[in-house]
Amino acid sequence: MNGPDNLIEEIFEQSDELTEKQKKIILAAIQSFAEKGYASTSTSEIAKSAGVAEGTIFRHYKTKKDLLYSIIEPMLKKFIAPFVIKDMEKVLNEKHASFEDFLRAMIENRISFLSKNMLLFKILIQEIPFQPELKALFKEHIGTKVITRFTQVVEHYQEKGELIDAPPLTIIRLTASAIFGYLIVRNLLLPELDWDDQAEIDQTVQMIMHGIAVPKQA
Amino acid sequence: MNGPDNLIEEIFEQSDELTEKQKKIILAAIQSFAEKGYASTSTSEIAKSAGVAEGTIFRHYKTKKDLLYSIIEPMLKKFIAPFVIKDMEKVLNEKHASFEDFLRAMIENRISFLSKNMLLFKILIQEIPFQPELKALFKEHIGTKVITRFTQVVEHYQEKGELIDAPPLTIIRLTASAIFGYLIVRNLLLPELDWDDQAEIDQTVQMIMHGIAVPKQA
Amino acid sequence: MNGPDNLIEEIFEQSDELTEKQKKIILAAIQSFAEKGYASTSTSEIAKSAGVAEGTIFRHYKTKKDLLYSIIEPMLKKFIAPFVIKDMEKVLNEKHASFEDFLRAMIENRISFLSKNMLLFKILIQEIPFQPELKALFKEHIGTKVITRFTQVVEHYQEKGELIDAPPLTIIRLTASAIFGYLIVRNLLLPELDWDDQAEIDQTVQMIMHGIAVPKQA
Amino acid sequence: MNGPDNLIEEIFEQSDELTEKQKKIILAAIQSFAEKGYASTSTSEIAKSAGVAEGTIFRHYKTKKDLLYSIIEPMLKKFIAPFVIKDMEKVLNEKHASFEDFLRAMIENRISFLSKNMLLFKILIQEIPFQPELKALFKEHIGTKVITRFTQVVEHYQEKGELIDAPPLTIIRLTASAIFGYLIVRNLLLPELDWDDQAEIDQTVQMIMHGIAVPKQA
DNA sequence: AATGAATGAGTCTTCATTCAT
DNA sequence: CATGAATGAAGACTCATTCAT
Repeated sequence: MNGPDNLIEEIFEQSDELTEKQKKIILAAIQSFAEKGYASTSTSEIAKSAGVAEGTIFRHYKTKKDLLYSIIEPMLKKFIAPFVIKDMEKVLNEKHASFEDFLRAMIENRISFLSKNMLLFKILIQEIPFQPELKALFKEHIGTKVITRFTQVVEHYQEKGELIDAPPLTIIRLTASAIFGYLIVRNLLLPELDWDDQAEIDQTVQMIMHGIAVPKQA
Repeated sequence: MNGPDNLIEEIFEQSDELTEKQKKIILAAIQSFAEKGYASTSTSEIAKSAGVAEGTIFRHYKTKKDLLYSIIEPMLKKFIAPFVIKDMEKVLNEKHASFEDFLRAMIENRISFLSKNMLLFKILIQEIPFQPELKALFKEHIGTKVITRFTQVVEHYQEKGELIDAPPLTIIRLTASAIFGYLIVRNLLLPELDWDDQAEIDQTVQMIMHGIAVPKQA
Repeated sequence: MNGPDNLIEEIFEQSDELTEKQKKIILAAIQSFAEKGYASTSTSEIAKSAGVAEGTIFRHYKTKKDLLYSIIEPMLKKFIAPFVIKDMEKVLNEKHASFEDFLRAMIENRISFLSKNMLLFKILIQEIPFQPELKALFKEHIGTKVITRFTQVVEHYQEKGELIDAPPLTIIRLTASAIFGYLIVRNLLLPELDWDDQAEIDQTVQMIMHGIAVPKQA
Repeated sequence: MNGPDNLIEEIFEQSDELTEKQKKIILAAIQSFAEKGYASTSTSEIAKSAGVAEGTIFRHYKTKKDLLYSIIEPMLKKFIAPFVIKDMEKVLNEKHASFEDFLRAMIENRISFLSKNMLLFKILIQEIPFQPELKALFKEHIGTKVITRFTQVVEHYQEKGELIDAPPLTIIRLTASAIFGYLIVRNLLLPELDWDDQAEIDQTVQMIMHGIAVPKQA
């Protein structure tokens, strides 16, 4: 849960073979895909704003879709990476005394990650519904790996008596909704507002844990 | 909060002037837009699956975008209608003894509405990011009217001591996230699962109100 | 073995549904394909010389290859039609006293046909080696139907003692070579020479029958 | 009428300056041109199947067409070489007692040559109609030199009373048709059949000389 | 109102060719 | 000599839109 969180830079560093032009293409593609959507972005437009010839794009990516995937796949994989750590369970016991600690760590980590890669995140959620291959990839990774792992965590804290006895999937859903809801509102719907991120995260964790109702006095 | 919840039918009934062909066009467009996205759907495809000539579409809608808007605008307006009732406040006092009652009523009503109009909902959330006019419409209606109204409601129950003292917008965000999160997971991400809707809604309301943590013993 | 020998006209008459533009497209395509070859002819070029928009071509023919086939298939079918007459054998007995009569009739008929459709014939023989579907069509029609029928004819005259006792396929090959050789030299290789067609055909028949050697004196 | 009949090898031996890569390029080009046609073969494809970089092709051949010509020209020249021997006439007198002897020698020699260079032959006959320069080259060599020479030969044997009194060009046409017809049927149209080449050649010579009709009894 | 042929700008992609390394 | 990234013109094909019928 560390390292250079900025995915684009990371992709660039990882692949040393990337031409300067290739980097420009990727940057331009990310910008345009996020702004107007994959289908409404033309390759000629990408080429122009990347400052390369249109043919250059197709030298590096066989098809326009290949270009999209080369952008989204690392995003997807990197996003779920932390959840796939083999011994997540143990890590939990040692590191996080309570579910709340775990939740807070998780949220801060993933929110930081997504905030730094908002354009990629936007492309990802916009295109998943329309790209069967992406959908499959998403389902496989999120559906099997992440949810399985998370279910274990939830059950672990349920056994410890910290969490209510609701179906884990429902708990996960609410938690995830709160997180993604925050990200989407904060970055995509109302980015122009002044946000006190730390306060919002605190509030969000607080509400996930204890709801919005004033607790009944004993 | 009543009437024929199915928007498409309603649109058809409302506008008596709609030709039989026009209805077919709308149905075909909704189907295709939801399935492949607005940008990836061609008018010729819509015409074919509607069983009309290409020209017929443009007789009724000046442009392809007009067709999209003619579908989405009623959706958007209908969705927010309940929130804009002038005397919502009074209605509240009389009808809903507690915020939880209000919340449950609201959720059931809107979930029922969206579930019955899932295709339209999907088109709406997919296209809003890319259609500036839609975005403006959305911000104006949701941003000003709905949030304003909802803020009043939240403040009302905060004054009654039922809700915690967090910023209303944050409370609204969490509540909305939980609802939309449920809808999206249930209808778009994992529609193939067996869902006990009533149980899920109960759980969701319960968690919004009291969180997922086991309450501390007094 | 009669009727309007000009295939293009016939195609036009047969298909009453052909638009005026569609006819222009076909004529332009034939011209260009024959002149520069299928692969070296661009659709934009066809469009231009047909005086239509490029899109118009694709309204009528899904692909460029479809356009090619729509031109070549009738040609191929029409060319072999006379050989597939069911009762060719009977026809022979009645009409043609000798193989030489038959041969002369056949040659004059087919040479007349091909001469009138030289462009189509040129396209046909140029494209067959490169279009697997055409090759298959050709092999099926020529290979099975025409050769089978012709073999019967040859054997018939061999039994009558008119033809030498060589393998029918070899006899057919020499005969066909002489005919196509004449056509190709006369129309494609040396069209600028002055040709006395009737004399050439007479000579050709004469040589097919008796060779080029001076017969040995008895 | 001697030497290593395989043209490709000969080209390689003759030009000692040919790089190993260059040889691979030529071989790959021949293969692809014969298979899919010149216009439908891309230089990148040739480069790939030759195992060289695209640039390498253009280091040796200024243009794609240059590559084609570098392949076809030797073919054309080599093919007609035997006919251009200055004192062909004398050679004839001495070597060939009869036209039939001459014909048989000629056929066996040229058939052997073309069979060994079938791919080149195929490229030659496919491209001649579309490459004006080739066409000119062909006409000049075949049209003037070969036909002129051959006409002399035919007239020589006509004077000796061995050949009928038809126009030499017609006799040449029939003879050439029979030869090329055999080559095309045997190698390009029906290569999958079992061919007894010697028998076929014998038959062909026989038919050229005496036709297919049973000679009338004296 | 409905049609569908026609359009031509625009799409993704391929290609022959160049040139710095 | 050889490479392969880069080019941009051209290719086949699609599309939203128009208009005469």
